[in-house]
Amino acid sequence: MYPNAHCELDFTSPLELLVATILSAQCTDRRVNAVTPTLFARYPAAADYAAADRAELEELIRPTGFFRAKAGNLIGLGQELCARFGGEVPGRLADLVSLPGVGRKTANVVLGNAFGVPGITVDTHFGRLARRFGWTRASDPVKVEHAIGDLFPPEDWTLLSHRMIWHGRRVCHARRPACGACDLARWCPSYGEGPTDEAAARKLVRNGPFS
DNA sequence: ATCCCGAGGG
DNA sequence: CCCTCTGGAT
Repeated sequence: MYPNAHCELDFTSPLELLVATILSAQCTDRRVNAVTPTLFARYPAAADYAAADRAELEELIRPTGFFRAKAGNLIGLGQELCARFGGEVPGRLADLVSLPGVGRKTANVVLGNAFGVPGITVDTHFGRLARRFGWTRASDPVKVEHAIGDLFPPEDWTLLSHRMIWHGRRVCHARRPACGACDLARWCPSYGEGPTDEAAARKLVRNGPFS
């Protein structure tokens, strides 16, 4: 299932992916991709964000929501990248997380999709599905990440993240999950009166299309 | 726990 | 009109 699941943000470099991912918070990828062509042309390098006019930057990213906070983060991001990393995007989790507007989820997206480092991207979708599948009961994203790390080998992490997110977006919605159209329903502990035990969760790992 | 914030769907 | 959308910082 979802053999070609991939990052749906448009980007051609680690910096572009990092910026796009920051903008994608509480916002659809479609709206991010609508503003990034102009944004990337206007600010090709980290130094360009560092020197950006605040009002102009805010106007460019306005449709993505939270535009004041995001603009401030992007300017701070450019400044930090220039001051501490020679204008380049670092490829280590601890460095990425130290940047303005970059949390663990965003850092893992960049690691997995721009640096080829296995990363489990626990966003709102991944966390919700992991709990519905019985893979964990934790709500803390870091605990979810560790639980999934024990269930799947590192080489599966990045693709698994994309598949979980695709499935969450298209079928296993937060409010009204489309269980009737879900290929995983027969294995899902949360479907109908189905089993809610741990064995059912393990079957989803072994036999489910996510394995 | 709360705020940031616009856009589209039910 | 209410809800949600690939979060992060305070």
